[in-house]
Amino acid sequence: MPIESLAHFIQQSIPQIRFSAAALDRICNAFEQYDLNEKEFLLKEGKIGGYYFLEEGFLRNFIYDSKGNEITITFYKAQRVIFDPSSFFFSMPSTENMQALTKCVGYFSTFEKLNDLFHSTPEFREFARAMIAKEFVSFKSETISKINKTAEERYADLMIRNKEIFQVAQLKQIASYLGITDTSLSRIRRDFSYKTKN
Amino acid sequence: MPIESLAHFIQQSIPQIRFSAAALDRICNAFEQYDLNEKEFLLKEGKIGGYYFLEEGFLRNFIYDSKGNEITITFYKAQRVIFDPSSFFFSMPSTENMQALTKCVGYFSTFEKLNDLFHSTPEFREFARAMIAKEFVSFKSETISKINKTAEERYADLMIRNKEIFQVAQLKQIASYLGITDTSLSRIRRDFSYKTKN
DNA sequence: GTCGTTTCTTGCCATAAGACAAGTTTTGGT
DNA sequence: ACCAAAACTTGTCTTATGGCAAGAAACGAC
Repeated sequence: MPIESLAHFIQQSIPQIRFSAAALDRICNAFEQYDLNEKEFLLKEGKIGGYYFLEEGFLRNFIYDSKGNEITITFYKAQRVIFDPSSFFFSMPSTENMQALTKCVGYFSTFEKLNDLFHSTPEFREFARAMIAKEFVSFKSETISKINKTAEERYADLMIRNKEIFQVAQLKQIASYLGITDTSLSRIRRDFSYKTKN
Repeated sequence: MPIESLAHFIQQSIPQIRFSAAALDRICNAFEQYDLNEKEFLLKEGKIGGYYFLEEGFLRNFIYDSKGNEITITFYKAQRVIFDPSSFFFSMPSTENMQALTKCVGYFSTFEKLNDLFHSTPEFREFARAMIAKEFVSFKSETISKINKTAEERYADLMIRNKEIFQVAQLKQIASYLGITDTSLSRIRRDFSYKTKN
């Protein structure tokens, strides 16, 4: 039997295409379940990354800068795929860390298995292409949307886009995502709540 | 006959796979030539973007920020593919402008044609996937490499990575790429040449 | 070759955000 | 429930970069 939530996610990502039950089955069978407790890693720097579907929970993707500080690159929430393209597609040791912010459950697969599907199953090709394109587009637009904005504007944007993150991530993790120090974020948050109050 | 430089570029991008002459031929036949004079546009905001191979020349990709300033997102030099993923893959009006910095020549194709190849030609699938993954990876690593760097460091990085750009792009175009004003870039360049001299 | 326009440089002052350090609050382990 | 460690807040001072404006240099059309 296919993994219901994964099958549903895949089908609903490209509604223009009707997946045959057989194709969905083949795709889901390439995946296995994983679960993580808070602070556990889905992927650690130096390892070869897989392809992950996050069914439930929150994760963050971070790297270390030249001074050894953790820099959050992206926050992930449920119902999406997660992969480090450089590591997954080119089998290179990842430079990224994917760490659970909360308990997480989902499904994962490997390049080998998915590459077979990519060549054998037209529906999966469409799905896979849609996913990488979507990831690329959203990373790009997130990056672009931060340009020429003050820290306060970037903070406000994140509040709108992903309020839940403030419940599950630490100040420092969010600050590094916004490109500021935790000190500055603390001040911004204070000034912001003054404004919002009255 | 296949377009030599394009065929060569495609083959050499994924040396692990030997392209059959027939496959290369089919791929190249999906492309047509374009050429641009300085300042002409390969793609304008609002249009649906294609898939472009840049054989010779320099281009830049820019958007307008909320105040109407041009912000350079990427500089392109010869021997690479160019596409706006959101527009090309999802047939959406592009939000980006691709403008020639010098005379340019290359080849272009459409989603329709390449999508057919994507499903019919395993070698092209590999190529197409490699290209989008590579673009994604390089955009991501460029973005990440700018984090926690001073404007001067970002300038120095660009000098190393793409010195030719300083010959073909304007100060303001480079400044917006570096995330600073043309005024600041002018000063950085001055201070930098002092340092380098002695 | 000249003139007007665009691009680049420089000076002066303003400001957003960082660095560092001292406090306060929250959290988690026993 | 208590204590230590971690997370967060706040104050003071510094600094990188921006804004604006004036001048210099380069470019392009005639």
